[in-house]
Amino acid sequence: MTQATELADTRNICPAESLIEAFERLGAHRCLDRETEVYGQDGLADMFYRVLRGVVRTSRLTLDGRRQVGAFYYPGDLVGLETGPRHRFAAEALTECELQAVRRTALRAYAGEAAVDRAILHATAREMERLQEHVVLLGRRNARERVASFLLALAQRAPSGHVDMPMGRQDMADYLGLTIETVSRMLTQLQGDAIVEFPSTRRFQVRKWNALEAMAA
Amino acid sequence: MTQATELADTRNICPAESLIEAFERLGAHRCLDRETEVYGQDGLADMFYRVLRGVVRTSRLTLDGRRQVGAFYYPGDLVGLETGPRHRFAAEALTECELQAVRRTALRAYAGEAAVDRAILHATAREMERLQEHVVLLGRRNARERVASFLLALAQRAPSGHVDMPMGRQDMADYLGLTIETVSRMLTQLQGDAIVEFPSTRRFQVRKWNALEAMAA
DNA sequence: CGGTTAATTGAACGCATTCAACACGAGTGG
DNA sequence: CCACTCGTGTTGAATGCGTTCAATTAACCG
Repeated sequence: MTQATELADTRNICPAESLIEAFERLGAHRCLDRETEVYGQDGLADMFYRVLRGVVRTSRLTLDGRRQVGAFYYPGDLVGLETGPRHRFAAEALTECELQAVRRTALRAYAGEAAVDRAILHATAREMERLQEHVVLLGRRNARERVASFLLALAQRAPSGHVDMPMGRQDMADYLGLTIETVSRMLTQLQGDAIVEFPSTRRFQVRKWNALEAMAA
Repeated sequence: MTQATELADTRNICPAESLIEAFERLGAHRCLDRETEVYGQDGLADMFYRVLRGVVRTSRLTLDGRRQVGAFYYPGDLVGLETGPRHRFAAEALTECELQAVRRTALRAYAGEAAVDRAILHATAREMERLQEHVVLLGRRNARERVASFLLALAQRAPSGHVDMPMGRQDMADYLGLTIETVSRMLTQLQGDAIVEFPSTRRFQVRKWNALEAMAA
């Protein structure tokens, strides 16, 4: 019984072999424009999605109009694991997107059922870890630390010099439980401390990795 | 294909039939005193636990000493689903506890593997929903609303007049991402508005359900 | 180039925290 | 039965971090 990747993997929710295979065979291909809906809040959760290209954002709108962003999903990530009968968060294409969509029942019926179930369980576990980190972030870290964590996570995903940020400040703010102004202030502050550098608003580079990691703690 | 309970169930993570059966057969019985550890932070996650009696609390301690409480688990709830190879949160007995512990591999090897896997997946989904609610709570609700939500959740679990709170103010604060003083203030405030009533510090009764629900939103 | 949206900056406010003092309750021993 | 203590919870006053409101600047696109 091989234990698969025990390594600390900083990327998001990447499925195991068997799941990828199932997606390739059963997956319906979908292309989405910017800011279009993958599934709606309170929508029936009967599909899994795999991101092939672009970035997907999950978000939840409260009755009085406040918004909480749940996560950002990149190519290779699985979306829609936040299961139960209905979605608590909506999913939208942040950028132009290409997805594979698979009906859950179809995935279950797929040959090698146990392996697929286990793979989903594994991916779900990863998703839960991410959620737990998010809880700690929102519950016990200040604005500076939240923004630093966010930048670090982005930078770790693309360790090649410059990092592109597909999301705007409002999305960052709603993910981090802050306002757009506070996010902006923290960014300028981090840049002032020469920890990161922004050649443009949607692109940055880490200057002091250890300082950033220390803040993200 | 019966869909099991589609009803809005306000309780925590209750396992399906097959899982309960598996726990009954394979589960090692454990009794724990107050404030003893079920498993430690960063401990190997190779067990599932089912609460039979008492309340279990999960919590995470950051390097600089800040604490975030993840959840409180009541009899019938499953603990240790927050999987991945290692636990991100520790689990401790909040009160004197009685648990069933099952090795994950043993559970997998149990006859009717697929059913058990699916049951775990279902329980995990419930846990994820709870986490998502927690994220919204911490990210987008103020102190009053957080405390109100917490009381409401407790009250819904025991709809019989008086509600017992096994956790202290510090635990509440660390769960809600607040300080102990703020929690205390909000409680007196809610009592001042005659929404809840505290005959003693660890026991309360809801007076205005709709008002409480409106705040918890 | 204007027109529009997104992002930054500034100043004042307010909510939650911090620090400190006090109250309450349970357990112990005189 | 009261005095004492220790842990827990409440209350008060002052501070500060993040928000709010408003104005300015930068980026994007015709």
